[in-house]
Amino acid sequence: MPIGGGAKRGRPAASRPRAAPSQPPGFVESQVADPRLVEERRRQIVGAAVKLFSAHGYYTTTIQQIAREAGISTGLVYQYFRDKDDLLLLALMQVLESYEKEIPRALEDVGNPVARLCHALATYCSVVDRMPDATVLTYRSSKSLRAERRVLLMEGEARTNRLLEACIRECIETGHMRPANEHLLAYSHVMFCHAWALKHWALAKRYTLKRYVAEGLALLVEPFLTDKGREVFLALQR
Amino acid sequence: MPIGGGAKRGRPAASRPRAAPSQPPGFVESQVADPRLVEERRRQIVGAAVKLFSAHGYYTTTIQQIAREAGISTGLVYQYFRDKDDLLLLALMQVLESYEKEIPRALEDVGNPVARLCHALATYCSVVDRMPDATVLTYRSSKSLRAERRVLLMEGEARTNRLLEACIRECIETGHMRPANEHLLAYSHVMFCHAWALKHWALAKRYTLKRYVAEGLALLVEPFLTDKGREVFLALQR
Amino acid sequence: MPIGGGAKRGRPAASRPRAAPSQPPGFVESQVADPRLVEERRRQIVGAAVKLFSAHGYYTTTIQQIAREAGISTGLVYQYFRDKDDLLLLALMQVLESYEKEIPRALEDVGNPVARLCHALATYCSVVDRMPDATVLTYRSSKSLRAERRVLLMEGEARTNRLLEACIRECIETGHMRPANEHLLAYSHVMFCHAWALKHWALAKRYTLKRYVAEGLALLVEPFLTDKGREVFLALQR
Amino acid sequence: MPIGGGAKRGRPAASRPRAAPSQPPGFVESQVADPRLVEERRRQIVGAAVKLFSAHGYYTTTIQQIAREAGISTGLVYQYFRDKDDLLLLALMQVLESYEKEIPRALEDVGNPVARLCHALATYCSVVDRMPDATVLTYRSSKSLRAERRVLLMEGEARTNRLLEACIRECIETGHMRPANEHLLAYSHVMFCHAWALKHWALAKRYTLKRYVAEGLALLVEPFLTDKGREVFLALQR
DNA sequence: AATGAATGAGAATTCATTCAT
DNA sequence: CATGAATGAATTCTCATTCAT
Repeated sequence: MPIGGGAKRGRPAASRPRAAPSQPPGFVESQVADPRLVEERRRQIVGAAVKLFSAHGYYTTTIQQIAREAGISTGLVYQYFRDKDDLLLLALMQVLESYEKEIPRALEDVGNPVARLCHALATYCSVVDRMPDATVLTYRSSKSLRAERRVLLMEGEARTNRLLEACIRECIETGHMRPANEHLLAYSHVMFCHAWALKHWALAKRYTLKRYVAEGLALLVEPFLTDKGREVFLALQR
Repeated sequence: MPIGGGAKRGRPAASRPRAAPSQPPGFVESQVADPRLVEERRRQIVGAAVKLFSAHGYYTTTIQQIAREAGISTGLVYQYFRDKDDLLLLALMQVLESYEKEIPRALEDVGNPVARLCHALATYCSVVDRMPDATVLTYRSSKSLRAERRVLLMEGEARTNRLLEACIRECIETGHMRPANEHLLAYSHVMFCHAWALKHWALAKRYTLKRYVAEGLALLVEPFLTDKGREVFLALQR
Repeated sequence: MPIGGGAKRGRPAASRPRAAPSQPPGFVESQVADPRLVEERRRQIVGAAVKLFSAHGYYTTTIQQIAREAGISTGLVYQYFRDKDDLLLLALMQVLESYEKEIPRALEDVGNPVARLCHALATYCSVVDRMPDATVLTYRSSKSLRAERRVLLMEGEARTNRLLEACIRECIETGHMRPANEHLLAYSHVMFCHAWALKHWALAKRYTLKRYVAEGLALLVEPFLTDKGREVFLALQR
Repeated sequence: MPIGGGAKRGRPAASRPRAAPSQPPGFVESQVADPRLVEERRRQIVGAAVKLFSAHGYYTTTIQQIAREAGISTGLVYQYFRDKDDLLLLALMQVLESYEKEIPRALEDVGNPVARLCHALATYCSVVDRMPDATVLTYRSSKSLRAERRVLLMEGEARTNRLLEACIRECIETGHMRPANEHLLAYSHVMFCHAWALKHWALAKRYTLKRYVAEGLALLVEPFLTDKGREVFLALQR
């Protein structure tokens, strides 16, 4: 059965040889030489893509729309991306990257392990809150990618997970938390943060972001704290 | 901006009058009279749709493929569903329904509140385990529906949530659990179950389904139990 | 350098698996079941394609034009042919077939070897005369085909060549002609016939078809005849 | 029927005024003043074009590819050629010219008419052998030219034909050959030489170039020789 | 009720041509 | 003179939907 994992349309370059096989799968090449310009244009286009993909989904967004949103011509998109699939990859990677960047930044000046964990979750949730549709997009569209590239996203996600896991482990090792399955707890935390986007329709009716985070910490962090940890935790509430 | 959430293709039928506006949004009408036949055919078609949508996604699955999978002709699909959107609605509703049906059934003979909660989660996870792609589908594709109909799905999901919420409340009211935000805890539980499908690529590497559930209960149920509750909980582990 | 032997356009079916690899390369499948209809429609479409390809060339003829010429919709073309390449293959094959059919038919009632040869050439030329553009098309477009399929055309052409070669051999074996390189002589004859189309702009200014054939026979047949052969040849001139 | 023999793409330049109508059709003007540079650049570009057109055909070769092959920028092509059509014209003319130049050069020191004819054919074949794809190109692509310019090519070809015709006439006039239709015989000779490229796939399997020429002369020259002519002919064989 | 051939509005992608630098 | 980024019209191919049988 000829069911294409991602049927495409448009002019099909006879036997498009794709990027030289030596290129890593996340490498997206460009026709344009000037690196400064490439950087700039890509930001422009991916920005438009994230916005539109988030709002309308991958398949219902057309390249024409993306080009218009980015303020350029249709053809130009293809000078910077091989195809729509490339664009999706970069768009999703950008979303993951914003997680990966913002959380460490928020933890820079925070020393206490419990405080670090709580800040990490709060930051994660607020990033999600700032781009809820983009977060949902990572769930909606990653299957539209070629398997090989989906792996890239999973790795990106795994990196963020390890960030949280490290916070948890630190809490345990410093006696702020009792031992627990760090890996799975971290996953629960991630799901909690993503849920703010995934179930926004239900959650936003009952909680503000602030309240959501507070209640979440009470359920997913506080029960695991030792007395020592709880002390810090309570101090943070103020 | 003329960005249609669901652009229509094909011969757009001069002036398709759509269902009389008095019909409820979840009502999917059929051209066929015999209710027995309607029932039978719909099951056939929705079954094929769930299978293919799950495997390939909504947009990459064609009506032709669904008809072939269901063993009928293309045209016949349109005797039982107004359009592809209808089909997606019913497909997603069927997935939600299987949650709604299986969980109560699994709880029928279970009396103790803690046991009921644990059984509910185990059952939910095993349903998800049986149709992981379908579960992911509800996340991927619900946005492809007309907003009006998305509400139906949310309601279905909410009903399942309330099922879990009721278990939790019962635990608290009977002194098996200490007070906690029942609503949000239920959401965490739901996300935990869905995560088995959503993050299957990562979780299945480290846990069997059985182990996943056990570890999950240790994180998301056990910390909230009173001594009384914990007693039941430990008895269940055997 | 990613130079596609035949760049194509249009929606590129993710990873179009092409015909099951067990199919012979000349096999062009159809989405439609009814063989009578397939036969009929293909004739219709290939007819239009031959006409337009002949007049305007392969690349400058659009599928839309072909569909319009055939009196059907664009989409329908794709129910009967996988892609434009398929269409070109069938179009070229049809041209070759008309050679292969007409010549033997013209020779049915002709017994004498010299007469057979002369008739064969005259017939070949008159087929070329009836569809000069189509003949040119086989020279213009065969390189646009995938190599694998080009072979099919070559075989078709080779069959026609062998037809002429057989006539020549018969002439020699029966003593109507002196020994000569039959293979190359046959090629010269074929080129002579094709030249009527390939160089029509120059030849038609000086010769009628009839005269062209007569003069050609005088150059490419007559010199090789024995006295016995020449006797027949002269009789034919009347 | 709005079927353009050569539909134009790209930004059609509000009102391209085209060359002043007084220019001869073969005149291809340039934006650049310095004639030395024009000469040089054109050679560069046409060389690349002949190479790529020959290898991939006119329509599948892009200006970008030609520019890259020529080692210049895309835009520069348009300083020396009005459009892609111009380039094709010049490319084809260059091929014809190499016939026109090489044959007379090969005959420079040859006095005997029969020897001249034989040398002419051998040279023609070896030119074809050196650029078989380019020879095929003249058959494939001349129709892609505007009719008005196609004439230029025909004239070029006719000049080469007259070269051969002159050799034949000389043979006849000097009693080396018996009278025959010189014009058509010359055409047969030309077709014979071109066939080495046009039917290379079939001929090269059975003949080397040398052998091909020898066998050809036996079929297309020798039969017309008088005893006097044959004497020279046999002497040439050694 | 059922069939499946037919329709045709898009959507992705390409590439000749231009023009600011 | 030269560059190469930018443009956007044109083309192929897909697939939801219809309707004659």
